[in-house]
Amino acid sequence: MKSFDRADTIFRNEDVLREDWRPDAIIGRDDEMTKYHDALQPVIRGAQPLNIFLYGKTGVGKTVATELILDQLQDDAADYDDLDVTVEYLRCNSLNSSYQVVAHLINSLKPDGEEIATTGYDQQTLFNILWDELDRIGGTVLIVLDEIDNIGTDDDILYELPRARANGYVTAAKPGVIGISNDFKFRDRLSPKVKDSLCDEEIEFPPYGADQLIEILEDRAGQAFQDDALDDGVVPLCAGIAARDSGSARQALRLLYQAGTVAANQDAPQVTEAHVREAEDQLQREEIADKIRDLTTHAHLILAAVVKHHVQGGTPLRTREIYPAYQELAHEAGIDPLVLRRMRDHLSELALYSVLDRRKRNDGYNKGSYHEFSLAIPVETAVDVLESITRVRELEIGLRGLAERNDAL
DNA sequence: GATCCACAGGAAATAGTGGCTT
DNA sequence: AAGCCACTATTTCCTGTGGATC
Repeated sequence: MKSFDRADTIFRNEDVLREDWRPDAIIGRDDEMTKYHDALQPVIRGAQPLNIFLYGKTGVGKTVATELILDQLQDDAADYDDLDVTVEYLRCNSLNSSYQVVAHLINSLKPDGEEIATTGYDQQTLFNILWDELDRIGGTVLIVLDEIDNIGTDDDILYELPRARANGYVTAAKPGVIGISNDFKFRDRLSPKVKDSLCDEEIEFPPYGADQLIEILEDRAGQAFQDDALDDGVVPLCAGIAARDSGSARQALRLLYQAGTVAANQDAPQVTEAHVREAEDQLQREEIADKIRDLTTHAHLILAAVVKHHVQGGTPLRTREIYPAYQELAHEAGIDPLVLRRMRDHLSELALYSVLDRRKRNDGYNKGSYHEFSLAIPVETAVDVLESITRVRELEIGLRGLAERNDAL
């Protein structure tokens, strides 16, 4: 067995590359920061805060910018005795209704141990609890709702919160909302009354360009890696891939980190472009695997049915061909199969996640129109992931055997 | 241009879970 | 314990659609 030792030729301090690392300055977002700063100016004067709406894709600095600027704001506010600024940050990651957002918001405002249940109340009662809580805290309360686009069209909270004071629901508190959205279209989906009240100030964070990403990566790489641990082409390559793909600093950093890990695991003296390519491949595979893992058992069975056909050379497949195969697998596994309509939903979901390819076909008179599906990921990946899910392995579908037989061909 | 098929996918009803208040 | 409430996954029912053929 290989021994553990600290003589690392690659990393100096890899924490700098981790997702949760907070830089103490943000690179390449000067205009946005200026706008942000101006929008928060009323807070320091003790006035009712403006509502701010940030939008831009993931990994373009919205959350980091918010954390940095609100820290600064709280520091500066401490200089004034008559100012009391509270910041409450809530990730609306898995909250898909106003109700859920309010319930979780209350729980993060409440002292530990006094949390309430996140279901069971009617909406009005819940809002009343929130108003009481805000008044108990008092002063300026800035509420950051990150990934707020998750709540979809149910935007009651976004309507009520900014007007709580005007409507007399709260008297001691001055609430302000900072909404952060990954989805540009979210703003358009909001009801008109919300658009009015929420969007006093809007700041758009554009995707990073390759040059900006290089700057960001170099800044971190200097701290994270040993001197000369990176081949010259590595940073530009990571930046280039990320810029073309998403413009996301998160993706660029993840790629650089993974490339470093690959190199370190191989005991390579330096991180090279080949390591970056390999890292890119690994990350893509992981991403697909994570998506698949999160699906329900039925979706797994449906995917297994497609894999089975694929192995036997039968893709692309139309829905009506997949259904019996899925039913059979479900029966073998002792599970009641879903109705066709429901399987359609699962197929669309798989297509949405790019696990399956979906093509619309229309053969016209007497033939009708339908969808055709085929596997959009390598079979081995699909089989590996499915086999790695305990629940699926227990069902003993025998995918592995099928795949191996396929290899033999 | 009308027709017609095979399906996609919308809408509403239902089942089931967890948790509230009285 | 009974009666609500929110929410998710599912079933049931049904309307809408694209394009080759008539």
